[in-house]
Amino acid sequence: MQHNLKKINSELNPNVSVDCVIFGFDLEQLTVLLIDRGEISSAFGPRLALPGNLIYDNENLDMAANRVLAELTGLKNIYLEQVGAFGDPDRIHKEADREWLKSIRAEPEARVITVAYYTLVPMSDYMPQAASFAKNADWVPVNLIKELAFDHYEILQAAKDKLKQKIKIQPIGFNLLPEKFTLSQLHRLYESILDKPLDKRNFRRKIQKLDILTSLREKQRGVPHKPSSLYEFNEEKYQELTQTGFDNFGF
Amino acid sequence: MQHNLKKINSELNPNVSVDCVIFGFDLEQLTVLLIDRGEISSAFGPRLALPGNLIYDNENLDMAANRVLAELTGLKNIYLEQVGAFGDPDRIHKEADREWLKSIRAEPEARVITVAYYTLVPMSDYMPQAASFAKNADWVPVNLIKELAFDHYEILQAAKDKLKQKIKIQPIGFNLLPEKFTLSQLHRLYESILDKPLDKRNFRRKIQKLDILTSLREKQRGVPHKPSSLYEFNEEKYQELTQTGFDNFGF
DNA sequence: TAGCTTTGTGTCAATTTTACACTATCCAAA
DNA sequence: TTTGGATAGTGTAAAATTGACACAAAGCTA
Repeated sequence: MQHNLKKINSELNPNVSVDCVIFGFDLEQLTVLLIDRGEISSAFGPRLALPGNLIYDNENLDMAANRVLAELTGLKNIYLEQVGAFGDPDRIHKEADREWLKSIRAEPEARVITVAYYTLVPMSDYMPQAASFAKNADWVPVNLIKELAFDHYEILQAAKDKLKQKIKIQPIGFNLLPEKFTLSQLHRLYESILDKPLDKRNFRRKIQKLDILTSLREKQRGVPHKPSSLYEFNEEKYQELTQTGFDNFGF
Repeated sequence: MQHNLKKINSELNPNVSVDCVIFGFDLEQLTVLLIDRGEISSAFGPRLALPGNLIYDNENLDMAANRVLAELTGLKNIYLEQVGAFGDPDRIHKEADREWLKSIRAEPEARVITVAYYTLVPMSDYMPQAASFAKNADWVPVNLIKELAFDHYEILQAAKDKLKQKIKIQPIGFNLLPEKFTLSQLHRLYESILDKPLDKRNFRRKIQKLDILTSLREKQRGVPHKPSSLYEFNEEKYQELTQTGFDNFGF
């Protein structure tokens, strides 16, 4: 779906924001793209926050989430799913958060409810260090995150849970991998999302039976061990499957 | 969880509302509690709408949903789950909806995003005809609903889908039944939520294996056929189960 | 008491899940 | 060039789960 990201003749709504949980996968573990709010907030609390912003009055929620994602990463047409709405009146009770809001919002004290989305992006498609317009963003392994600004930690947990549920029903994990990948990488991806070990042989059998992988006549190169075969995700077969319907993808 | 439903010293937020999809089960089919908006809107469009309202600035979203539910039905401490946020800028494009808003809102043209919840209530616990303060509410079988106010039809579909997913993972269906119920009633409930026939014997086997039903030494009376045994839901066993974790409840 | 209606029950075949261990291949270091 | 370290890749058997299927029992009514 193509979205119009222009923001003509419209105002920011002071009461509603979107926040994006942008998941990546560094081929070892699940990561999230976070904003470093810098020194302003560091004296009082966590520097890291989910990217997000107030919505414009003329854009719908999906558009707003896409906009936030595009403004930060330049990426468009990415898998995007709503996590839900969050809006405790006291979500800005932390001192650091208040200070920060003063520096970026016209009405820093307004009651804001935020609609959270999660997205899955191939991490290789966006390396913040390389993108000059976003020096202050970075990928952080999910497991290392202990606290975040506002209620963002809670939102992150909710997003993880949603992802965990979803991946049992649909093979969306491919959105996190590069075009060509190995079964082991896919395996590690599932393990890190489901947060539990999966038997190698059983995993491979199950994935193969779905018949949505195209085996490339190509292998890894330069790895200090037996090289793995590379695969591609087969979108067509996947579309077929979703039409005939399938629940049967649990781990 | 006990919620404080008082709304002292706080104002309505003109931009955020909650809507409740209140599901019931009349022992035959799934129903929803809808508001009849009456003649004002009937000339231009659908009279029926989901119950909902703007939120107060000092209440969180769950509290607001509980408040709406309690104001309409008097019921508290009911199973409640968020469906998501909905907020197309043009969700009030229908003439009937605009007219109606003028009659009930201070700022009828404001951009509103709404957070939808669904709840499961034992239908016997709330019979609108009997509740004088809500003459204009009524249970409507879900299958008969073809259109609703605003984007409420879309919300209803989303709520149904969530419920369908959820019931495959957790035995929340019991929230829709009276305290004592028969396996056939439970069976019909599952069929109407999942919207497909389920084999009687397989269904019973599966439910029994969960071991969350207490068989009462009591039978139906006055039915013109073999009377059915009555069962109770066993909350303790259920709590045990949720702790040890169980996904294995698919149909 | 005959007939209608719904309850309640068991088995077998097919499929799916789980647990489990060794060889093959590449690189690097000696 | 050989050896050691690392990961890839593969099969099977037992257990559990699913799906398909039919008939007798119990109560009410006419």
